[in-house]
Amino acid sequence: MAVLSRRVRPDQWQPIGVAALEANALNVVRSSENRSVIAGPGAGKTELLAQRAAYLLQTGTAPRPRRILAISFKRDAAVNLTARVAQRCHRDHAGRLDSMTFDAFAKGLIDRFGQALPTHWRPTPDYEIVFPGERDFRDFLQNQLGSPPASIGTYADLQAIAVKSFERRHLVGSRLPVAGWRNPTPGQWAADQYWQSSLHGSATSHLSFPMIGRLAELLLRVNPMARDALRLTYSHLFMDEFQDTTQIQYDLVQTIFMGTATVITAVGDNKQQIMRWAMAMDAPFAAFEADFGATRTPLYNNYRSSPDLVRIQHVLAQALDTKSAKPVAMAAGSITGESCAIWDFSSVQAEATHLAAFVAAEMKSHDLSPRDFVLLVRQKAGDYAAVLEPAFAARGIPLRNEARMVGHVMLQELLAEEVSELLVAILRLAVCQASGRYWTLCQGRLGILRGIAPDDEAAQARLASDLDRFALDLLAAHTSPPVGKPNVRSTIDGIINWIGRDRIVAAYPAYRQGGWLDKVIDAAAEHLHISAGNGVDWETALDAYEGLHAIPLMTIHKSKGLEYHSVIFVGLDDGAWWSFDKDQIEATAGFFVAFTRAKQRVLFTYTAHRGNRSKIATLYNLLRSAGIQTHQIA
DNA sequence: CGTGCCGAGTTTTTT
DNA sequence: ACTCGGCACG
Repeated sequence: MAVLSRRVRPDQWQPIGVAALEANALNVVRSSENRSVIAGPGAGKTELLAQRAAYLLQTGTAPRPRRILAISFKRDAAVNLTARVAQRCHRDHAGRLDSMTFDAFAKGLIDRFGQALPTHWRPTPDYEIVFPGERDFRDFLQNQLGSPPASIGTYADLQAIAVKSFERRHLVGSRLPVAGWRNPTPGQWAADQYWQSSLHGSATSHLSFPMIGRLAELLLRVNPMARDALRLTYSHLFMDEFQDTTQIQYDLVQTIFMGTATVITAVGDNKQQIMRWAMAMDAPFAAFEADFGATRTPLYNNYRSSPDLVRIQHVLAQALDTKSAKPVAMAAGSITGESCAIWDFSSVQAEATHLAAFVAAEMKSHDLSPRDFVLLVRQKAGDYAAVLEPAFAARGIPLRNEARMVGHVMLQELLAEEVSELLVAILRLAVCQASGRYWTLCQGRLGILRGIAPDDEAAQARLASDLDRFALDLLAAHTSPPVGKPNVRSTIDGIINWIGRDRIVAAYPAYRQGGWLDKVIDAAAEHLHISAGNGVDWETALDAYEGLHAIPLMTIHKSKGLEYHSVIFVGLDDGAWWSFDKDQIEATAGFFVAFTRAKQRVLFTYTAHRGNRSKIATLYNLLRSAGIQTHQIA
């Protein structure tokens, strides 16, 4: 792959590392105006942003020293974009892309400029983050609020505020007034009481991320210097998964960039909007197009799914959006026989047994791995795992419930944590035969932790020999995984001490607060202890730790953005979809997300034991109209 | 200490 | 739609 540091002329720039981009995608890549890119599943939205970053950086359209800001929702999306750009661009170019989550962006602004907020809204410099679950709006509204002044309302008015929507409607529902609310409603008065107790109620302020987002918006509204600095720094802004943008995020972007020369690219898919219940805006694309004069640009290609699945996807898509354009299938089909079916079972036991046998047989006959499959459920993954896990284990296939709690950490989170990744990499390096790629990973991460510049060859060489010696000692001390929890724990502690706890805390802000680092280390030890059960060797234990040979089980929400050869959706019944009537559009969007994770095959399972199929008849009718058959299996 | 009633949660990310 | 926890009773 061409990795150039010299400048390329715009008319000579070519997409990197892909055969071709569709015409509209290429238009967006080279665009000098605001665009809202609406593109279905598998259209290559992240790839489009990576190519556009490469174009802007390599052609000097984003001229040095100006930068590109890319805002994502999830950490893995932010990291993924950075990695793709680093792959395509020289370090000097790639370094001018700031890809981060929205929360990291807002927190960064408060950390840098927060002390310039008016005193009424100013947090202490050492404010702490409050997570959902760590606060109790019910208790606040019912017990901690006194009576409001008579001019504002009565005690009864306060009790009439709905606890469930207090945060969304009152606390962070609108832009914060610089000088406090004038003639506040009871809701605004209660919100201000909450704000003031969060900001000034104790020696350190306690803020949630939505509150930090609101403070960041206020900060830039009242502080033109900081706002202009951002406008000057960023010539281009990318926003990923734009269909899930909240009002808080939109207001911040509007305050900073509306009416400026910064060129904005927003990508997303209305049909995959499944976060509306969590404060996502109703119609973010329409607002963006109206406020920023953005041009809507659809993408048509689908690079993920087989032609037959793309055909069925289009039937579902039309139920969500009658104007939805027919996608062009770019990937080949590889399945002989049905690519989609509904399987009826007489019991959950029969279902579990048959699915396990089916996956085992498919793996064997078509050379697939457990990771080519996914078991998707609507909710309560643990309940399904309890029945499915033994059945799959009987076929020698471990099941990995991504939402399982390991100590105080969710498995999926643990595996994405820097400390966990580093521990695994160091162990692999020490105990595995072919450990080349772990060398690179360890050297890179440890270099950053020790503050060694990539081009400081002497220091890098010292680090390499340090690492080599530590790895040899580690293997000498532990030829096989330690047995018993205390031993696992002391091995892990030994590695952490060698890396340097202080260095870890200094490098990753998330570990600075609330004992999170200890929770992660505890969970890592616990998980390694379980993974190393039955006296297995190191490689087996580390493979189990990472779930390399396990079939993943997760909710639809967790599967967003992922893809698998075969999707098995367990539980197409009224029970799992109890909330279908509450928001049919959102529920159908969830159904669409589940379906579109598949590259080659989607299976739906049903047992009468879990519920009937009258409430979700719409979904069954959609599948029937796409020609999908129901089979009685066992 | 069993029973039954009421209410809340179920789908989630983020340093 | 379902389950679970908390609480008031007997």
